[in-house]
Amino acid sequence: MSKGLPKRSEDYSLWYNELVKRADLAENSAVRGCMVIKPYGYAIWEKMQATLDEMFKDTGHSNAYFPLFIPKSYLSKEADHVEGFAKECAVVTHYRLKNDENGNGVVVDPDAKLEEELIVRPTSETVIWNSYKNWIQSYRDLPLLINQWANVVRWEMRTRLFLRTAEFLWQEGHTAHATRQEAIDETVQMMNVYATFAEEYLALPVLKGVKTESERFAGAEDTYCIEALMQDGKALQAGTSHFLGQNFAKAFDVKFANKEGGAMEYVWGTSWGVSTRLMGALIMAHSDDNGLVLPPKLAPFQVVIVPIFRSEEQLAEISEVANKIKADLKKFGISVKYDDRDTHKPGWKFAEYELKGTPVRIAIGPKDLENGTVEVARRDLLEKNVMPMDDDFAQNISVLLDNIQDTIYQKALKYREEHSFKADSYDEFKKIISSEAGGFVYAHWDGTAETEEKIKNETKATIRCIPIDQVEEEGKCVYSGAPSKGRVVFAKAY
RNA sequence: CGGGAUGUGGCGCAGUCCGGUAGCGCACCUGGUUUGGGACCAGGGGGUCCCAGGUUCGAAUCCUGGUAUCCCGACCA
Repeated sequence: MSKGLPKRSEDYSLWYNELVKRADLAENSAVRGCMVIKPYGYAIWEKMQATLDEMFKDTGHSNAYFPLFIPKSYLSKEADHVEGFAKECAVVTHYRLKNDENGNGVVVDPDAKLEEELIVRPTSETVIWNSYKNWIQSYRDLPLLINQWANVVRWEMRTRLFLRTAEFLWQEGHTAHATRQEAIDETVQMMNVYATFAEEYLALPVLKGVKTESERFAGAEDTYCIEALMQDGKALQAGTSHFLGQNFAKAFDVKFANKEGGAMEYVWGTSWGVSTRLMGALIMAHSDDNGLVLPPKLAPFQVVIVPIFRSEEQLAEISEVANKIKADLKKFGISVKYDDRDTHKPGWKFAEYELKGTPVRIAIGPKDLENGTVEVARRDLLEKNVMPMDDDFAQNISVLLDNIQDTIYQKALKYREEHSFKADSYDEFKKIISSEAGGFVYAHWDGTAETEEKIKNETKATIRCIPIDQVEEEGKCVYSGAPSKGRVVFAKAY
């Protein structure tokens, strides 16, 4: 039992905030809205990065890096884009400080005012398309498939660790294509990459869909997304992939000579991203009142070995066994931490690794040495078993880790299924949305922004997406009664 | 940016109404006993009580003005 971790059922937000801090993932920084990602939290992010990066490379993308600062004028080149981001941009106006004449430390030097102010990127479409203008001349230069790992800044009014911070880490893919269809295919492909990553690594089932006009990325023609359900019944947008049409090509005059006689055409663009928000998704989807529950594929270490000993001699004997186990597991690609510190007691360590979500804990004590066994505990189900230390041991642990990964996923899937509902009247709709349990509500919608807006104002629920696998079905909008050809997904969202 | 709350050793808090030598728990350090689910005993170190003014013989406490953080709304990945 972790000492005083708040209960999810009592205060979900408090539980989340405390868990992030106590599990040593991140903490608030001196700067409002920003966070310090601590080594344990960053290790998880690094695993996400490594996996995603490989998936991007496998689909033909290359990494590059574009600058943090964007000339203010760039942002205004695409009308919707500036509209969407203007209100949350940090702006650099000066480039020098000087000593205050009254001895109050340093002050901004008014003589060092920038000719053109720079904004700290909230996203990089504009700088990148400004470069693409020079990189693309002919159909031979296409497709251009670039990704960058970067930080961005959005001056948010209200922030929460990982879920919404003023500065966050992410990757942003930016591609350019010769045809509309190719760009759409790319957009869909990357949504699918995200969905695969979420399901296979985060152990998090997601809905794939398209955003409505009002939820769409500023400057996109279509925004595809993956939406996940958290344990408090609220939806979390876990990744987005945008079909940009020719909007940025036109704004930055990016044209190519086509294959058919060299006529100049505007290129078609996409952009797509996932951020450190995925950390929030990971935490909120699986963890319990005892602490973090990490899927083995993303845990900084998958197995921890805790020795139980009284004397130095005993520790030496146990260490011999522990190190052999560690080596054996390593051969199966399993990452292991052997915690032989004598500064903390076993019970303390058990609680600690439970809080930090280590998938498997192996305890070895004197009794085990006698019996040729070890105690194996799995974090997800909080079950303990005594296992024989035989030739199959490493193999068995490997199977166990796979089983944990799958069990966590199935549990999340079951939760989502139990919290997915159909509503055919507005009363029914409101009842589900306002319930404690929350969840996804599939309902007919007349397709208008007005209705969407009214539902949002009245219930706080928004359309998370129009599912990609939406079934055709005649129906009536739950709000207006106007005809509809399929259900969309509503939920309260982060 | 509106409404509310809170700033006191590293962390969590009491003390503030009613001004009078700054306290508790955790963590930390030392010694000893302990070690199969967050050990115990003894001793010890650590604070410009958010900042700046003011009232007072005397301010963590009262007054004025800042500022920061958190929660609730509007906005957002």
